[in-house]
Amino acid sequence: MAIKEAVRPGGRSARVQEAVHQAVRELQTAKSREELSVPQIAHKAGVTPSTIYRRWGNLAELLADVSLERLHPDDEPPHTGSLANDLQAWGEHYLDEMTSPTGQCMLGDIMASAERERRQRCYRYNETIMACLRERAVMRGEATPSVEDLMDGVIAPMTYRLLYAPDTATPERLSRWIAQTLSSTDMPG
Amino acid sequence: MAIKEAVRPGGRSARVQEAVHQAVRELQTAKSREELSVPQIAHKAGVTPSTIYRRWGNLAELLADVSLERLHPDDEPPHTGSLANDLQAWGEHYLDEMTSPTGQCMLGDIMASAERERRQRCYRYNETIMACLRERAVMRGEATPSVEDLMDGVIAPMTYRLLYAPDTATPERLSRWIAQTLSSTDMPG
DNA sequence: CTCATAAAGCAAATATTTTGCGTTAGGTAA
DNA sequence: TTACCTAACGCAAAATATTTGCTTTATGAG
Repeated sequence: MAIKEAVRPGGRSARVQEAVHQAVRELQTAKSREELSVPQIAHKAGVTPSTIYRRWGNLAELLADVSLERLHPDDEPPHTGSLANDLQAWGEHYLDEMTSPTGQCMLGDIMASAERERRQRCYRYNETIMACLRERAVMRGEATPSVEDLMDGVIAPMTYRLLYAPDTATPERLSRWIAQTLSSTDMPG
Repeated sequence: MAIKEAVRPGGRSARVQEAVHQAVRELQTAKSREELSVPQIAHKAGVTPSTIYRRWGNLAELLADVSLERLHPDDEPPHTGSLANDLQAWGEHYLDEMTSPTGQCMLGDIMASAERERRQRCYRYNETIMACLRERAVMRGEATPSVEDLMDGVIAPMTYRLLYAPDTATPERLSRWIAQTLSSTDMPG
């Protein structure tokens, strides 16, 4: 029922987890979400269904687990020289990923998970990115909003629209959110 | 597979739908989400499981359907005399409902649904409320942000936090979002 | 090398979901 | 009213998926 982080890098657990994740990723490219099933994934991964049920609980949790892992940062967002541009560049890339069919599935799988903890990891992940971009700006001596203001002013509207009205999650709106968030930095909160 | 709106008020369909919804609501008060099952709901509602599967597709869609219906407005938000206060009053009530265990389940059920259309209805529902409060303010001659700005400035951070970090969805933050959104009205966008 | 244990396999028992087909309710038009 | 027509339901069998008890295996510790 609880999701285990890879306890030991090279152990059997880790191999099974990787095999199952891999099987999910491969099947996802070939089948729609509705067609995926635990027995099918188990077969492709070369494990027994009961292994998956014992470890992940059900299909939704497994898919969420895979999606969350996929979300993780390969590397640091590119430097552009200003906070506004850093935000815009990172954000456009993120919007691109998350408006795609694949991205929308990832978001959906994560939201479908009952594990509260998993969503909070998404939150902290985005927080980390905002903190990173902000830190750069501080180093350059730019006036910067707090991380919390970046979360509320940029991440929140972006995510809200990605979830509820994906067509309206556009680079143009992103610019606006960034501009407004940064401009409110210059005046009394 | 598709969700039907009550086709005819008094028909058999409508009776079945109401019986099933009612069964869900009653079972939800007694059992945790994990314990609910289609056969169980069907039995309580006095219908066959196949009826539910044919009409709603699966448990997730049924629960989402029930939750969405519950979300709907009994009546217009209270008048307080200013847009800021209208927003604060409505928002606090909304936060109250949605941070409760029941509310969190409702949100979760809706997000777990694969029906994109359903989420868009949530979006439009909130839009309607914002448009209503804004309209009042316009009537009073107040300076008002656009509905879109209210969605991005108030609804988005509120919803984002309700979903990803419910502990941080507080009335204090709400005040801040409202103040910032309204203050940006007074200056060039 | 042996032991202890956590995780996996296996297979039987349950439970859920799908499906084909007969039945019924309720709407429409003669 | 009566005679259809059809969408939605009930029923029960079949197909799938999930759970569970017990056995086996891999791995880390002593």
